[in-house]
Amino acid sequence: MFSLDQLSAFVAVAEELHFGRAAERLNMTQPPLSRQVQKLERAVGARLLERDNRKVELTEAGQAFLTEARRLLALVETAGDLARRVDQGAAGTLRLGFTATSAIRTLGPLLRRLSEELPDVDVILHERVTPGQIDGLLRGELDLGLGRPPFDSDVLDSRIVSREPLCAVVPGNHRLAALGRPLTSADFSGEQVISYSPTQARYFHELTVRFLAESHPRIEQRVQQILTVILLVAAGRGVALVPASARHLGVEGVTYCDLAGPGQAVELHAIWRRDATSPVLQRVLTMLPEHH
Amino acid sequence: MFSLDQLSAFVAVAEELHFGRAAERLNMTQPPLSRQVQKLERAVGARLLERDNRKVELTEAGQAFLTEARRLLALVETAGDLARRVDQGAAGTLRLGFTATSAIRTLGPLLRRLSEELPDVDVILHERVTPGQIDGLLRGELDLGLGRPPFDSDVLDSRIVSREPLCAVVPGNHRLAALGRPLTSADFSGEQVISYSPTQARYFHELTVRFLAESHPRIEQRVQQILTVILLVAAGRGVALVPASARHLGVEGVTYCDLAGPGQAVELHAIWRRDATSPVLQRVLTMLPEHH
DNA sequence: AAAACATGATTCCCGAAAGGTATCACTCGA
DNA sequence: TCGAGTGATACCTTTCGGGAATCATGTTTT
Repeated sequence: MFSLDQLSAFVAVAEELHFGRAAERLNMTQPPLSRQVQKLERAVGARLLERDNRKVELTEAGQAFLTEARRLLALVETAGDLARRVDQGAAGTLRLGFTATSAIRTLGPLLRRLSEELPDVDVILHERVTPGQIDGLLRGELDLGLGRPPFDSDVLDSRIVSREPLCAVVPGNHRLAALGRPLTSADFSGEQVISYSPTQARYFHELTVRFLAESHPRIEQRVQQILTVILLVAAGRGVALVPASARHLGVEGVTYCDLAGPGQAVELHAIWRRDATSPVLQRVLTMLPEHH
Repeated sequence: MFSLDQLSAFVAVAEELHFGRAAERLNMTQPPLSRQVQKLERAVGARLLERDNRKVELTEAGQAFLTEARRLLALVETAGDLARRVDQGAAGTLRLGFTATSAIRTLGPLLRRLSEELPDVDVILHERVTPGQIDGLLRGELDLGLGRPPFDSDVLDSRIVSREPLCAVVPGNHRLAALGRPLTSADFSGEQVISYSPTQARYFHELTVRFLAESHPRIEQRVQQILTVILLVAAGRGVALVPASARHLGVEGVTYCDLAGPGQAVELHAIWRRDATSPVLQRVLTMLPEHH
């Protein structure tokens, strides 16, 4: 089999049609260049250059081989580049889990930054509730999740990506909508409150329960998705607590009210396996917005 | 820059996921193999294999690089093959000149054989009268011609490809058509004879003149192409001499008559430059039908 | 016609690089 | 704790590639 140096030698001679000049271009002297070309011809099994003491020209086989040689050398360049880019996380695949809520304000900008800064990274999106993301991460189906606590911090590492206040959402014609001031826990006494699944949306479930702990609302509905909650509110089935970014969902017929007291922060975490090695993941982690 | 040997080494290890077995497959021992892989990684600038004392596995960069490496090695194989095939004339381009007449019986079978036996040879066809072919051969525009004598045998080499009798073509209602016997030169006395251009179809011109030397026909029309001649005959403009294969042209309203006496042979020659080096040409020449 | 020149091939030498043997360092299972 | 298995390292030998000088041959110049 021939070597890449022999290919470069041949290409140089084929382009210069002169051994001396080709040798100069290759920063070597003419004799070893002649030998390399001879070796290449022996390896290929065909005469590639017709040469006498006066001129050098390509044979037909040489013409055909020159094309292939150029392609090969080009591929050599790009092969290394590709591997380096993958190594540095600038190319590859990121399987990203996200909750419907995280998509409202966080996912869009993140995807935009990714496609700008790492255009060769393919992002595969999986919409899942947080437990589903954790499951996916542990099974190796996901590289990164955007979800809510809690999660096992022995195996999973995480970082807060966004933090926003909790707010109340009430029907547009509801008495709470008319108060015009931040709502307290007591305001919810006797209200029909729509809350969250303790298993599939545990985080919002606990936030809701904690905020309303001192009042005595009636909690009947327990759903998983923020959007479902708001649609139920719009349908007059009760009131609910949602993250502030839900205002941007654009559901008609509901009013959003601030909550009084120390801000109940809703945190969104980026979550990944502590032992993950994916270069793309490492690279993306450096791009995540920092909150505290 | 890395070497092809290093690529092969990497591919072997990546496939075996075991240095020892990979080394065995490459007919070498494990230590130099380890070194080659290390060198490759340094050359590429990325870790390609994650290895400890217990297992070997591909990194993401290694996965990407493996694909490129395989493609590269495949190209190495095909590049050599291609050059060899071109060298042996099994691939490449043949610029083939031919006369309209040669197309009747010779060109078709030749092209069929070429596409069967040398499917990677592209044949570019140029229909030209013989002097045009000779010109093309000398200018380097053609590799091979199918034409008639004479031509300069110092520069051009040739071989007879087909030999066929001359015959007469007469209008279907002509008195000569009714004779029912081979025609002699004398039969043409007083006939209007259509002949050929002394420059552009010199061969047929001379054949006609020679055959009719002893009679006294009237020769007025002088054309280049056999088909034109026959169409003129069909139109009643006279009689003419054509090669026997012209019967297969399927022109209506004419009758073909054998000629008496020693067969006037019409020869078709393959013609090429004596100094031609094209491997395709050399290969095609070995495939040409042999006549004498 | 002879001499000078140009060009690729050949020869010989040296140093760099590759392969082999022996051994080390480390992990895992008995 | 020890032995088996695995990749890395050290050291030696061999091979291979590059450089200087020279050759062979054909072209140009004088």
